[in-house]
Amino acid sequence: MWKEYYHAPGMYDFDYSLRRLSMDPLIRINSKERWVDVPVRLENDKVVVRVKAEGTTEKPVFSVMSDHDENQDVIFEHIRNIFQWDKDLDEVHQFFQQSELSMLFHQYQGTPIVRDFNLYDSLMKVIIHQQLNMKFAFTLSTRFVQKYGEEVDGSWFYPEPETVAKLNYEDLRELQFSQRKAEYVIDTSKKIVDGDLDLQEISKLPTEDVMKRLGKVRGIGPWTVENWLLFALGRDDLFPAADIGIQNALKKWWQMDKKPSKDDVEKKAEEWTPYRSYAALTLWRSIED
DNA sequence: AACCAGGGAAGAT
DNA sequence: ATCTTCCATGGT
Repeated sequence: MWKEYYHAPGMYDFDYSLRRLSMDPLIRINSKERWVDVPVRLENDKVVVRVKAEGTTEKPVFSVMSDHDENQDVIFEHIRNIFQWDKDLDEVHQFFQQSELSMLFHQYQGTPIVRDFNLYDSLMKVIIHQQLNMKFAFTLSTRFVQKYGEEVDGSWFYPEPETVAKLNYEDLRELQFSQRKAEYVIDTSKKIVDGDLDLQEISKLPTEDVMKRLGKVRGIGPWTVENWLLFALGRDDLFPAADIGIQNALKKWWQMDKKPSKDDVEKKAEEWTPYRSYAALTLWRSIED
């Protein structure tokens, strides 16, 4: 058993992150005690790591705890990466002070990008969530993981690509996947297993190249790549302009009676470069109440 | 009951 | 290249 503490350089609203993570029933969280259990894959092991808030948004301190004594440094690095504790969110806040979103950023200070726990898991989740309302989307991803994934110490690990690649479309249709969605999930997993799609390698490419490369895969369009770039890789400058949630948020703040077009949204978002991801997150957050 | 949902492929211009 | 239609399924 070990425990390690870490201080973030700027504001960091961990409690908000927990609220956001709690939308996913697969993630084990205790908002009152302010911790989340993160499933971590090691070479030959699956371990669960508890990440807990010990400070405040203004003076953020976190603890990372695990009873798995090997690879402590690797695990800690991984967690620090997922939560992006090194990112100075005060700089982001500063940037948006001269923008149209200054009020929102004042209201929602220290909103971090918390990355999904694994590149492949994230891609599967984003594909499954395409075009579905959030409630049913999480119902589907939960069924998928609880049927084909693995539970370790009360936390769920997504299935391995090898497991999914072997499934028949009917296996997922039983879980109420549409035929298309079943094809996208299984066929993409097959490509990964066959070595035709290397997410680790793609994750190192510049954003535009990731768009081109991943966008070629059947079932993966612009929205899916953008979300993967934002949530799996945690990149700073993504703005899913076609996303319904973003459009609804802007409709509200601009007091329009119709949702703004993708083009209008994209144009406005240029002002928020190079931190468009934080604009997107804060806009989502602003309509999550 | 109709319309929507944190889309995307396939077909038609 | 860009626009339109169809795909599916639960939620409100």
